Order: sequence, then C-alpha cells, then structure tokens
Amino acid sequence: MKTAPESARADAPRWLTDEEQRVWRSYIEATTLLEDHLDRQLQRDAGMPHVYYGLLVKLAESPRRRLRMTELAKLAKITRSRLSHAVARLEKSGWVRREDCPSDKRGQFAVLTDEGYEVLSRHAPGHVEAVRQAVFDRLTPEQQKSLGEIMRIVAEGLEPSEAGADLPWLR
Amino acid sequence: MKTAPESARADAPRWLTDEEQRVWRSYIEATTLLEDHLDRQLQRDAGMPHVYYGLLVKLAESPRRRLRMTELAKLAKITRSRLSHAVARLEKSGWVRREDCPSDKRGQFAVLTDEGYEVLSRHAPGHVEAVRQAVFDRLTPEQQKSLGEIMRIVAEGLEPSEAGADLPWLR
DNA sequence: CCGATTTACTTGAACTATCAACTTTCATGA
DNA sequence: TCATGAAAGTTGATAGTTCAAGTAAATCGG
Repeated sequence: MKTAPESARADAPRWLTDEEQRVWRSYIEATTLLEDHLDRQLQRDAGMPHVYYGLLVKLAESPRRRLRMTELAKLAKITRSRLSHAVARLEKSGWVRREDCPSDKRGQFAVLTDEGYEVLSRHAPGHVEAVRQAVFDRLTPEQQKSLGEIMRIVAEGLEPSEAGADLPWLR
Repeated sequence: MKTAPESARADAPRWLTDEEQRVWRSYIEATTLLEDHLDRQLQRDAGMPHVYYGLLVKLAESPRRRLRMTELAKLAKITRSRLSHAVARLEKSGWVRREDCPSDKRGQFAVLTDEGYEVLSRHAPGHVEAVRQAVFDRLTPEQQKSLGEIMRIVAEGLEPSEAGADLPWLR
C-alpha cells in the first residue's frame, strides 16, 4: 500500500518533464522580455515604469478617478507598501494626489490629477500599439482566447487569500 | 483609396477590444502574481530572488558549470549590467565565482561553485513544486501545449536583435 | 465602555534594477 | 603598424522593491 503524497516536500520531487520544461522556459523568457520591453517603452515615452502606468489606468477607470489605497493595491496586485512608495513618486510627478477619506480617518484616496489623466491619454496609444505588436498581432484568435483562459486560471490560483488554502478545516 | 497604416503612430490608435482587454488584464495579473509568488518562495527558502535562481540553473546546465558573462546574460534575457551586479551578489553568497577567460583577456567566466550547486539541489524540489502547483497542475495538457506555443511566439518576437527589424532592407 | 485585535497606511533600511559612462582588450583595414 | 571602432565587462548614481516594524483609527467581545 502506497502512502498518499500528502506532504510533497518529503516525497520524490515531481520534476518537470522535458516538454513541461520547454513550456516553462518559454514562459520565463516571454514574460521577462515583454515586461522589460514595456517598461522601457513607457519609461522612455511617458517617464514611468509599466506598473505605475497600470496604477494610473485603474484610477482613470474608477468613479471620480479615485480609489482607496488598499483597493488600488488589490486591483493592481501589489502590496500596500509598494503602492505607498509608488504613489509618493506619482505625487511628486503631479499625476496623483492623496486625499483623506472622510468616513474613515485611517483611509486615503489616491486621486488621478488632470495632469495625470492628460499624460495617460497622451501615451495610451503608444502603449497599446506596443502591446499589440508584441502580443496580439502575433497570435491567432484561438491563441488569444486560450491565453486569456490560461492566465485567468493561473491568476485565480494565486489570488491572495486563496480562500483558506492553508486552513483546510475551513473549507 | 485608403492609406496603408504604415506609421501607426500617427493614425487612429488600434485600441484593444473588450475581449482583448480582458485577456491582457488576465495576463498582467497572472504574471505579476506568479513572479511575486516565486520570488517570495525562493527568497524565503533559498535566500535569493527568482532571477538569481535562474542564473544558477543556467550555470548548472552548462559544461564545466561555467558561462561567459555575455552568454549567460543572453540566456537569461537580462542586460550585462544587471548580470554584473547579480553575479557580484552571488559571489558574495559563495554560490558563484568569477574566472578569467584565458583566450580573451576582456572575458570573464561565471562559475557555479560546489556550494552553489548544493543550494540549487537542495531547493530545486521546492521550487518545481511551487511551479507545478501554480501552473501545470491547473492546466490541461492542451492548455500547457498552447501556453508553450504562445510564449514561444511572443518571446521570439521580442528577441533582442529582432533580426533587422529596423533594417527592413535587409529582410 | 474598555481592552484587545484588526485594519489602513506609512516608513526606513537593505536590496535589486536601470542607465549612461567608463576601461580594457580585440578586430579591422588601410 | 597604427588608428578606429566594436566588444566584454564593470561601475556609480538614481530609482524602484521588499520586508519588518511602526502609528493611528476602527472594530469586536465582553
């Protein structure tokens, strides 16, 4: 009778097959190259890294162009600490401003300034073009669909709070 | 007769459709969460970020466990500058050592030390397990195959030197 | 109402990344 | 042989990220 591999840590590691390795390497290469590419594109054209651009986008899409810090951090999938630093820098650039939350004195809103909105509008075309050229223009519609499904699955699996992943008795 | 959109910069931006946007957002979320996840896992367990782990892997796979700096940088898809700093840190940790290249006095080899190899062996199981849980365990074989193809295409499209992308007369 | 937690957010230090500038060596072609 | 330019790699300054620890306000359980 075999022991069920409850604690994989101790068991023989489930190595990747050759094919899985090829997939994984391609993943690493593509994501590294792409993130670098977009970072450079945006840094050069808009003067900010890709993540910061993403923050402005989230704000622009939000009612009254504002979001609570924690909310923004969740949407952008970054830590609150990282966001604090990022917003500090975006504030210095004049693209975001902070506002106190009236209902919760601990709370802060990050608000997209007009200048921030302007920067976004000005550089959005160049950015989507870069994304298109790097990704969508190269993939068939089926591949695009597939990519969406796959990334959705992976993202969901890693979503912080994994709904009690380490608290199995709560499931 | 319509003008061909040769210089997309000036034309109406080719915005992403709603579906394309969803795909793109999922991509961003998945890659952000995954890279963070693996960084934390490796930082906690092995004391180094994911990229550095990748460097050790490349070295371990190479003959005599060594690579020229430029070669390693190319394989890992990072700049030589970044690599210089990274190797300096890995040297400090005792996992890599530099060696002069006899045939080219400008050249340097990065060599994986025994200690480096040991660290790698020790933490590889935990790392593949993390990759499995986050990615392969969640995808069907078809999805895995599809992911490989897609990432290969994207990576190739971004490969530095794009084989004369800006030298169209050479194509 | 009060003490204990939790939540919201910030801070500073240590670390990593980027960019441009620099040194050294190699290759090329008069 | 010599000058010129390219290649290999490093460096230092600046910017961004992480982690642990911190403050202050809200909430929860008696």
